Amino acid sequence: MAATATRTLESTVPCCAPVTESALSNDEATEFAKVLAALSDPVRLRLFSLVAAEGESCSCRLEGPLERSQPTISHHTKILADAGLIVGEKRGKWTWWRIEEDQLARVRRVLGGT
Amino acid sequence: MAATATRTLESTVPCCAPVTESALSNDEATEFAKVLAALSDPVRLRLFSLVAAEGESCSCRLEGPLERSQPTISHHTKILADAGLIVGEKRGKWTWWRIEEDQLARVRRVLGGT
DNA sequence: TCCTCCCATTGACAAGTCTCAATATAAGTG
DNA sequence: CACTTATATTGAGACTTGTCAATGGGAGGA
Repeated sequence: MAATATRTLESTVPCCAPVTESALSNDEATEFAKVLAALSDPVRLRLFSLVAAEGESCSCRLEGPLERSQPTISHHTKILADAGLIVGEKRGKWTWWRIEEDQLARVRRVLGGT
Repeated sequence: MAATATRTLESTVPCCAPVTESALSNDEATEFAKVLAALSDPVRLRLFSLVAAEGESCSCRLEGPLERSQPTISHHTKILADAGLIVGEKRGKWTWWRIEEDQLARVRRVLGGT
């Protein structure tokens, strides 16, 4: 399940010192690269910003703006969820997605943010 | 030339409002995804952090730690430079790389940083 | 000038990614 | 129990990416 799978990466990225301060290890770089890779696709970036802007969104509201098929949207939400960047909660037939602020803050911090 | 090519993306990403505030347009997302893609590879992340940690580094000092061939290192420095994340300066036989703090700060800002 | 060293480019291949059609699953509705 | 709806999974095709061997180009040294 997507919602629980996200916990995996969240906890295995404790994380590391900012890249601007000391060189990343191989493992740290591999872990962190996965999170950045999740954000490095135009469709996923827009998906992410749509969810963030709405506060919460079901998958069915994303197909239109993103102009992608339903399986493709599902594919992208899974990648973002696996990276710990969004979390899905099932309510009835719908899956509601929201962004995981903590993980986003972690990304900024590793990129030298405060 | 890498050093001047970096200016391209830097100026075409003015950039946009943080993803947490409003949905990105297609063009904004495409531009910004390129910058994130440059950072979404383990070897490039380590390369970037090595350069940052040293303040400055020539390519020849990267092959060892990164355990990649010379053409591969050159390939990665080019991608980071094209994304405006590092800048290379030729001094004699060597190319010295340093990170572009402004572009890194821009990335953090689009990701909701201050 | 010739040789060496550093870096960039080209070409090729394996592996990964994005996309959609088709299908499966799971929850509500009648 | 059918039937519809929302999402997930599978499979396949086109495209992209990471990698290295081979080669090219430019700068300095003998």
